[in-house]
Amino acid sequence: MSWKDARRIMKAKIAELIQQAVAAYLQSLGLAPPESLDCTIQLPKNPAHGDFATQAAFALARHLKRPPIEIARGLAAHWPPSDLVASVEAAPPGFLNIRLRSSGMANALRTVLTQGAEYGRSRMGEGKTAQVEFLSANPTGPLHIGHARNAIAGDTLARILAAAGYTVTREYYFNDAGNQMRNLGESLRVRYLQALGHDAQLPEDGYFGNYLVDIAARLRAEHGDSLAESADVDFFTAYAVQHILKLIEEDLRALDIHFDVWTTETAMYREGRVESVLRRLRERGFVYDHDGAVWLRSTAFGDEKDRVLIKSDGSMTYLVPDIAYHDQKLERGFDLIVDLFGSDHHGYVPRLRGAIEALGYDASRVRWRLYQMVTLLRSGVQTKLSKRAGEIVTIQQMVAELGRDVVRFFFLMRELDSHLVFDWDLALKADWTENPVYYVQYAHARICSIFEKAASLGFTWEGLEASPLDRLTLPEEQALIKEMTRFGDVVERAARDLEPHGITLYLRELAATFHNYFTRGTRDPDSRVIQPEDPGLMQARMALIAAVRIVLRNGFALLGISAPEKMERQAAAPEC
RNA sequence: GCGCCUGUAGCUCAGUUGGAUAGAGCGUUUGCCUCCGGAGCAAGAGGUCGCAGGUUCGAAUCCUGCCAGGCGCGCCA
Repeated sequence: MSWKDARRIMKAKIAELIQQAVAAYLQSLGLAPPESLDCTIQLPKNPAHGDFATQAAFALARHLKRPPIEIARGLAAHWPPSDLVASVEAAPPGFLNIRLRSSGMANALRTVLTQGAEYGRSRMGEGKTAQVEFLSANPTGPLHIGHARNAIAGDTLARILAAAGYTVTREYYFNDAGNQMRNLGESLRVRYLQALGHDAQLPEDGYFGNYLVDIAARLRAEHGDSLAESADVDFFTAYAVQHILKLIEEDLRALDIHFDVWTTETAMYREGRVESVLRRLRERGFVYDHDGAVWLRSTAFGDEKDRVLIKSDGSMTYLVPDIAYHDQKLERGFDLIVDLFGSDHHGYVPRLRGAIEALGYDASRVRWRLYQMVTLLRSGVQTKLSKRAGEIVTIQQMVAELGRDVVRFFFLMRELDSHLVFDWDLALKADWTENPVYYVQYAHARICSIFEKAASLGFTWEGLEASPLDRLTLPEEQALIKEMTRFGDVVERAARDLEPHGITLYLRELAATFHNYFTRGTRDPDSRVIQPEDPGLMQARMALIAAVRIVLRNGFALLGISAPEKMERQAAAPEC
């Protein structure tokens, strides 16, 4: 039985008990129960309010025209006996606080240990396929900080969807033709000529990055000066693309990101898909000619204006191959298709959705996830990371200076809908002082350290059978178990909302709950895990921290960060 | 002007889909190392939840109108 089933069954049982209490209470007043009753069950954040709470009394207050607190007391008085619930009490202004018997806690802990790496997985996407298209940066240069949020959030969403049961495909779509690419090829040609000692100038809007100098040197090494007279820009473009893709793959490796499928714009032409969607859109009556151009009637689907598909000079707008690509994705049959865009592309969504609906697809299969823009805060100066302006910080530099875990975690700490300020100084400073990443990883290392210490004394955890879980009676222990039961909800919510940041927040809270427990042990020897005089208690506590370690690891895996067994104490970075 | 997103502690942000006394981190003040790792823990200070109305037992959360910031609004990609 998965955690989800366990919780659903528990909630259902409690809802049933509430209904019974309502019926008994109303009967005592000589009234019939209402046709429908909102007896929503919530998990109170304040432990003094029990394990579950319901506001059914408020809902009833409306029908009965009595004060909610009076009704809550009546419900508590008519609560049916149950082996699940230990106590029920009414609390002003009308809540009903429900406390479970402790056996429920032990069961929750047992579930974590039994399921191990599977704990927290959901069956939400069971039997379904999902495709996540992210990053999709055109290969005009190595990745930099402006790409990081997309790359990291996209990869993490893919991990989360996989944990939710989907079979996931990660896909990168890029443009390998068109003006930008011609410009790139021209820039490489100039760099190549310069490498040969010719006097050549980069075009004003060319690509000035040094990586083209390196690629030009390689080109010269392979071909000598045989291309000096070549006007074949396509050759230079293809050569540049091929080598820049290698750079991008290196960048992605640094972040532990891989793609399953790489798709190009030219493939959309080559495979006849561009023609195909144009023909079908026209057949379905959503295409018309005007001012010498060919238009898509996207206003029919809520777009603010119609969009040009074929310009009056006969060339395609970028929209057409994109429609063709989405047609291809939909045709491949994914149940869920995720497009991750920066919010600067949000105006693009309605026209693409319109085109998809015009082709006759159910557009709800595609979910456009937009993330807000990133600002870099460095040495007290804020810099916007727009495409053109701003200082260029490459992914390689970031990972080299801050480490993969810090970079990934920092980009995942914020809700996608909110602007993200990347505080470089804090991230750097975090090498030796407090930092959310280290804080969370430290909890894991501490657990490993306890097991190591125990082993040095000759003790190991002997499994669930040897662990009397009912010995876990400290409030800190109960709090840890309760925190762990939330994990599945957190994962499922992240998957449902396509929103990774809840995982980082959750792990921080779990780590805080653990550090709190640990610190109790430093003050009070009886609260420590290692109890040579009381092997049963020690086994139970080892079971507890083994479970915490499992949940931490599962969470780290979702975020793509490591689970260190030791924290290397790092010397303060040299202050120049 | 129109559209999307955001406005919560000095700063960066959470807030479990409308619930109980609005929470963390950084910074700040003060305690705690004979210890399973002090990269930690506990406590204090710091709030008109942008403003004004509305909806109801109950609003940071939902509705309306303003104000402020970001991003879009091309036969560019």
